[in-house]
Amino acid sequence: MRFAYMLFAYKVPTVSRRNDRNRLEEQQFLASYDPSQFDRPSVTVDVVILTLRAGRLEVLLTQRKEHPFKGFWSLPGGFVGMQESLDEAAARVLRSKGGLEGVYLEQLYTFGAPQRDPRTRVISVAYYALVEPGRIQEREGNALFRVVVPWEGEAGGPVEVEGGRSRRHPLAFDHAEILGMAVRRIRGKLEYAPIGFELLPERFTLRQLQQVHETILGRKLNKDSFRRRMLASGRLEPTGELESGTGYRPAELYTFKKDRP
Amino acid sequence: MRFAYMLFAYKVPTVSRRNDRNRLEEQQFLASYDPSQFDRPSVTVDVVILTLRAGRLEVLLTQRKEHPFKGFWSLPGGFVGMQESLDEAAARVLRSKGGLEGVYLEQLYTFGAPQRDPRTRVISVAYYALVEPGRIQEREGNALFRVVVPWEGEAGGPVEVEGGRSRRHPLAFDHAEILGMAVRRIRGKLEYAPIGFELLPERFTLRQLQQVHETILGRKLNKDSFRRRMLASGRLEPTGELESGTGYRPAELYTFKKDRP
DNA sequence: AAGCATATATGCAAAACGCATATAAGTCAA
DNA sequence: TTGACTTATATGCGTTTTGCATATATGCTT
Repeated sequence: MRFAYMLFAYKVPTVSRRNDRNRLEEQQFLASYDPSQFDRPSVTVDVVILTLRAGRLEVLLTQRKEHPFKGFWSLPGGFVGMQESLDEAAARVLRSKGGLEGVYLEQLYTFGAPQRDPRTRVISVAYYALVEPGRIQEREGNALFRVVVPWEGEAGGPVEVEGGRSRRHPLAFDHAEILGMAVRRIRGKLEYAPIGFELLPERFTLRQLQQVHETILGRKLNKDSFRRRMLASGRLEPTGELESGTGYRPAELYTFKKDRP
Repeated sequence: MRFAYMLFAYKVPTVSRRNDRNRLEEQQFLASYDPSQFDRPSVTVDVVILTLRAGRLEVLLTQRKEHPFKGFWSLPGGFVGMQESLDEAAARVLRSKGGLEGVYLEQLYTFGAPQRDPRTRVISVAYYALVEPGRIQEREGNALFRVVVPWEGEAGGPVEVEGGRSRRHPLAFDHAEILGMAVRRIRGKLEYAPIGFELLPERFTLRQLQQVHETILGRKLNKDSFRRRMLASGRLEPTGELESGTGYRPAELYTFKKDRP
């Protein structure tokens, strides 16, 4: 509230500095500007698509069919089109490679070590997505496979990935580093942002939500404290319905309350 | 501790998949790769250099001498060289435009809206730096000037900047958005990371540290609680010396204890 | 209907926090 | 030298939060 007041106190209708003469000069300058005079890196987006299964964190990867790193597992990604924003490029990758739309997607970090891609200079803007397990269908061909994310050290070291037959797969490029940063980011964000819901179906129990948090954080949480905090957060809407098929007393199902429509 | 164990349990010496034949194929592929076949955006770094003066947050800006946005204030920035990393590019901007070296510098976010620069497609990796006021000398020419950062709305709306004679200056490009995100980032980070020290001289009092936090957060903090938290954090080293020239009882000077050398 | 396993509610001690009060200490002016 | 002044530092206490333990409730299964 106080912030809003100070904002308006300083805000100004303006752009009066941009007078007509200035605008004309600028148009002339732009007409004579030649964009091809400098070397430019390629820019890609890579998306860390995270989901859960059986109490473990999983990431969706694809196996590279071409050089470099042929045969290695890698994050789905693609070049940024000249007419699309970074967010749009990430959403396009998510849609075209994972068949996913409307999921939680956020920029993570930009990786630009000069030799991270042996072909040419490639700068990669990394994103991470959180997807409810029910929305993922595994597909053949160029599509993505779910691979368990083992625990990485806090030091940010390389992350090896364990496949379906419990084989270890090193990742292509610097994707292990990107994956490690995604896990650290989501873990940190869990403590102050309501992102656990993104990995659950529309309706869920408090126990399920706690299990999501425990899986991401990698440690057990106090049940009562967790319940109290979640209920006090005001973001859970009780549906009045109960889960079914548990065999024992079912818990109430809740919905995530979207504050801002 | 527990995490480190799990890391080693999964870690594997490997890269055994990369056999000789695969390596040879890859070399042939790279030799025939033509990097010039795709359109590429330009990539720049822009640095939000933040400092404090008289209990206000300030940012170092330069006034544009060329189109586009000629005459507008803008963040110092530059193109990313083909052989330098993003961090190196940001450090270079900090050094060449601000004469600053060895200051706190961290990647903020990457901005890539297609029309953010009217010349051509420019993707900007934004960084922010925190600088102790004593290290900044204002310079003429192409150099930077300190400009007060007024309070921006939490919504991330445009940030206008107030100059020395209390004029308002709109910022070039999307730099207002970048500045707003930097302020939000540092504010959030203050609650869990020891970054307040970066804006203070080597030795400082608890009151000075609290004033830094209050300036950044834009609100008063409880004095006792702040002292207890800081002293309990184990990051402050008492020097045994006292400040001087206060006119009244001087407080003890502390140093920031660097855990990791 | 009884047993069962979990959900939900209540109580309580320890720690963290906000607030108020009391004491200590260096500076300045007379 | 002394006393007033202002801030630093220490102490106490009620409130809130958190972790832990216990008690009760509830729907399902047999």
